[in-house]
Amino acid sequence: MANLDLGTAHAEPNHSKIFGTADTAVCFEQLFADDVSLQRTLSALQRGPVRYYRDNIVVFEDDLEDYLLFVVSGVVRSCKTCKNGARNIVAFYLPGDLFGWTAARRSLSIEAATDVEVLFLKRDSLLSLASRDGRVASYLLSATTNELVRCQEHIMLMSKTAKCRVATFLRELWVRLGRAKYLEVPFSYQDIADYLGLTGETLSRSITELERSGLISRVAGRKLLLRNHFELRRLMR
Amino acid sequence: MANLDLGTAHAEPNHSKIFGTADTAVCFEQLFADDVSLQRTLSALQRGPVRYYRDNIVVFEDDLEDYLLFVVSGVVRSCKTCKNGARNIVAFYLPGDLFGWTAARRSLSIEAATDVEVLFLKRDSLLSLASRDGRVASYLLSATTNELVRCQEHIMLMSKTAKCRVATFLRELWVRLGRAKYLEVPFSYQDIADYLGLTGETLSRSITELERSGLISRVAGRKLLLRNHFELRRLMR
DNA sequence: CGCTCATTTGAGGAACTTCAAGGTCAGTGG
DNA sequence: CCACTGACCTTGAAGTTCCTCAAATGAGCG
Repeated sequence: MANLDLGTAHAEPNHSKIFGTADTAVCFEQLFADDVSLQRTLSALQRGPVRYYRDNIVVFEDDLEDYLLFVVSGVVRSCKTCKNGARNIVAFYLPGDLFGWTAARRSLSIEAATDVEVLFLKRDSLLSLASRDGRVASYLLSATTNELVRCQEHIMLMSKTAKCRVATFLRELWVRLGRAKYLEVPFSYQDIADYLGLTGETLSRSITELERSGLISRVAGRKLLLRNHFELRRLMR
Repeated sequence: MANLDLGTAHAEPNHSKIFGTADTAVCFEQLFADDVSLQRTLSALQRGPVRYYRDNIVVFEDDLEDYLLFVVSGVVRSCKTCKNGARNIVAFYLPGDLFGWTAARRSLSIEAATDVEVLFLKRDSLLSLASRDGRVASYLLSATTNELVRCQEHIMLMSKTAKCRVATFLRELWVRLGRAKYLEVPFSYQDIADYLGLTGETLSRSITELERSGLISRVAGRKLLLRNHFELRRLMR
């Protein structure tokens, strides 16, 4: 547990943005809002929230031995960078996501894709709690199968064309972020490219093409409007 | 549970090969060889083994509601075929693998990549058993995280070059099959291509290249010899 | 041996990457 | 208020990798 001194935030004070807007922050205990005593138990086995600024490392390679991570606000990426500089992003974790079952075995590093707040949860404690409380158990199970499902979709996505990958990603992100009117992509386009196995240039060109065909439009910066969901969904197949 | 009448094998008698050679067949209860009463419990909640011949469908799309699958012998593939005919193989399951947590939610079909024998295990029964027996629980957990780890590696593999994908796949398969002297690929090259997101032609060319560089050689049919593990591993990065 | 189907090989084209340059935007300092 | 800066995104042109289509070869089976 080299870099896990939970008392201190590893973030450095070189950003001005305020952390986690209220409407995206998620509290772990709140998932079990109807049971105060369970909430108290859960509070006891969590550490944090710990804050990290964008691009800082939350967990380096496989240094996370005994903890699961819960995203309170912001976006976390799980990724691997090769010696040649190429980077693969395996997953993005959004507020409310619990993950980290595989961290102990894979040399994936966990990084802040935006400014984030994360909770560290003792794996063993959570497991033994789960064996006593069915709600916790089924929550853990569904969190894991959710992740597995997303992984499988990610795999299938990687053998489609660039345009299809981008359309699918944007729509999925829009859904995961709560189907707001506009899709405000919270992380860099390079992150998306690395997630989709494309170059930044190809990503940019694909977005341009989607815009030219009228499926989306750029509102401002990374703020997009998904115009034609029907055609987007058709592209995704 | 449309097509799950467990009493009958869905295989059709158009193959001559004998099912599952003794040395690859794995019994589910045997995983808990030191506890006869647990073994008896496990036997009670399983149905099968059910036999399927190569290319037959074990579970169509999301018809598997309440069961997990355990591979006794042979290789099972989890895949999706698009309307345009393109097929994605998300995973291969080998003897000893337990899977199916996501089957209820994804429209992935489960098919026999070789002649296979599979067990059907009641999901709920296994879960409630797990809540009473820690060994079962930790087995389920490790089976699931294993699958998740493989999924993540699969994702990262998909953004590498064809040659790297093939080298990695062959070596991994060799490891999963027990590091025998020869790698006898048990399923078709088209299956590998669909798993790796390549065409059959590109796969074939990659194998030819690997052979020309002396990293592997074709012994007979799909029987390969991995000659230079050091260089293979170097290619995998 | 002769069938069939899987695999291999070749040639040409499409998709994506690479390299290089230009544009945009927010923050910074005059 | 406006130029300056650096990070990020966009665009263009050339090069590579992989795919598509077509044909040949080879392996397995009756």
